Order: sequence, then C-alpha cells, then structure tokens
Amino acid sequence: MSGTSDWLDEDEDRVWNAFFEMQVLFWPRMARRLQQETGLSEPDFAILSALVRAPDAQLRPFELSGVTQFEKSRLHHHLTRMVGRGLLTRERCPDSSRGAMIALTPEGRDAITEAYPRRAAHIRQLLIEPLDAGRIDALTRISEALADHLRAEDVTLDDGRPAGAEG
Amino acid sequence: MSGTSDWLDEDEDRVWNAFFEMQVLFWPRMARRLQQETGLSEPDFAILSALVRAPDAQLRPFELSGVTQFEKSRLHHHLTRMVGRGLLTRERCPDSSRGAMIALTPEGRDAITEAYPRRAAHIRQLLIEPLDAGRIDALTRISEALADHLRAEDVTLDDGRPAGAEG
DNA sequence: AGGAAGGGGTTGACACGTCATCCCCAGCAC
DNA sequence: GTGCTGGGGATGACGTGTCAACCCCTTCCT
Repeated sequence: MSGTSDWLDEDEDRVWNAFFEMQVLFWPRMARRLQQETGLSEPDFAILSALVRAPDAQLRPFELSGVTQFEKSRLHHHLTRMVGRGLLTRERCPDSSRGAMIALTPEGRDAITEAYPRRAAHIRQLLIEPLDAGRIDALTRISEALADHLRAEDVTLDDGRPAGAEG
Repeated sequence: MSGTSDWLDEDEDRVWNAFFEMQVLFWPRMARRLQQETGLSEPDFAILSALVRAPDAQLRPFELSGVTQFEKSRLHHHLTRMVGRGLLTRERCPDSSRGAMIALTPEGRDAITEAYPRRAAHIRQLLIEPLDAGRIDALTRISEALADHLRAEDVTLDDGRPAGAEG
C-alpha cells in the first residue's frame, strides 16, 4: 500500500511531478500554436471537428455536449460567441418543436479544414516524434487504462465509496 | 516517418485520442475534488504550496511566476483575489525599493496545511492506484522525456526551426 | 384534466485568463 | 546630468468557464 503520511512518498512524488509538469508544458503550447496558426481556440476546434464529422454538418447542442464533454452552459456561451464570429448558425430545431440545431457555416468549414493538418503536425511534433514506438504504445495503454478507471470512478461515487480509502 | 496526409494515421490517432481523453477526464476531477473539499482552486493550491515551502513563507511575484509558470499578469490578478480572500498579503518589498512581497497569512497556512493530505489522496486514487508499478515507472519516464523535449522546443524556436519539418 | 418530474436550452453574475499597454526604477552609455 | 534599456509590476478590456437559477415543452402519474 502506498503511504499513510501527509504527502506522497518518493516514487509517487516523482510520477506526480513529471506528469504534472509535462501537462503544464504541453497544453499551453498546443493551444498557442493552434490559436496563432488558425485563429481557433481548443474549444473552437473541438466543436468544429465534432460538427464536420456529423451528418449534414449539424448537431443538437446536447449531442455536441456529449462529444466534447462541455457542460451545457459553457457550451451555450461558447456557441453564442462562435455564431457571432460567423463560424456557426443556431436555428430552431426543425422537427420536435423544442430545442436548437447548430450547423457549420462555409466559414466554419473552411476554418476546420485548414486547421486539421496543422493540428496533426503539432501532435506529431510535440507528442509523437519525441517518443519511440515502444513508448507510444505504452502511453496509449496507460492512458486508456486511466481513462477507463476515471469513467468508472463517477459511477462508484453515486452508490457509496469504494472500500480501501482511509478516513 | 509518420504520415504526410491531412490527419494522423491509425496508431497516431489512437495515442492522441487516448492521451487527450485521459486528460479531459483527469483534470476536471482533480480540480473539483480539491475545490469541494478545501475551497481551493488549482492555481490557489499551486501558489500556496510554493509559498509554504519558501523561507519565511514569502516570495516575490516574479519568483512565484518562475515556480508556477503563470504569466505575470495572470499571477497578479490571481494574487489580488487571494489577498481579498485573506489567504495572502501583498506588501512593498522591504529591501530594494521596487517590487512587491507576497506572504502567507495564518489563514493561508491553515488552508494549504489542510489541503496537502487531501491532494495526496486524490493523486493516489486517480493516478497511482489504477496503475501497477511497471506502468507507474513507464509513465514517469515518458512524462520526463516529453517535458525535456518541450522545454527544448522553446529554445529551438528562437534561432530558427529545426531541420526535418517539411514545408 | 391537473400536476409533478425531467430533459433541453437560456440567462446573468461572477471567477478566471490573456493581451496590450503602461508605470516605475535600476543600470548603463554618453 | 540626460537619455536609453530592461526587468518587475500594475491595469483595463475582453474572451472564457462556472454556478445557480430559470423557462419551456413533454411525459407520466393520478
């Protein structure tokens, strides 16, 4: 079992520091490059790429929320800004009188089309090329294992907490 | 060489998706737990823990900026709010007439002292316990390698870009 | 029919982050 | 001295994210 003291032991602290610092370095660089080369922020990119993959390039807000994991209010605010910038349109949903329908404008389609290859280049340059094939594979498996665990956590917390946590 | 097409190939896409989704799941959960259990945000925690480790529990803003990697203006705004909440004090720097000095209040010290063991528990629960020893070790090395690479990128970009990037 | 419950969407207030700009003071050239 | 430069710091405007309501429509219960 890992420690019972107030902070992490040496090995634990080392992963945590490395993991934390890697992210602090990684994400701002990805976001800055995207912003400077395409004028899109990370949430812009997430929303546009969900839409461009959808049938007819349109989705309901709650569907977008499912794909991007943005809370509905955050999503609503962000969509409002993007409509203002001419990347999207928001209209009343044609069928089922309630609800809205978000669609890509030609400008929005151009923006995401230009952004895709640049994004791919950033990913290769900052994540993939610095690692050899073995490490890429290890990172894939570790990330998938963590993601599975994190999704399971949420369910667990509703019923009661798992045994084993002290306190 | 990895691809020349507009997007990633299959293996590349798989790491990227796994890595991306893991983070999207991980960080909001860490932040929410910290916030709910201690009333501190991630930046609050970063600033308080830098201060509590400093001699006399005080630092100049530019030193804090070095530790946390926050831009000076973001840091200034955040410190202003934290002073308003009674966690910190901001005074004129005693020596060298220019500049400010940020110090922990008793409330600030209490807050970070209570937060430390909770933070450690979150890290164990969400990052460490789901992985076995081998994966912890692999994640440490991969994160350190990526962090080193990312730090080196910045320097490279000042002089000219590295050879090998197409375009 | 009347009304509770719930999903989808909207709003406004406020916390947070970024950018551009500005101020102040030390150190140095002249 | 005067003026330039640069680091440390402050400010205001604006874009972004979160929280807590709230509205509307549908569904289901009675």
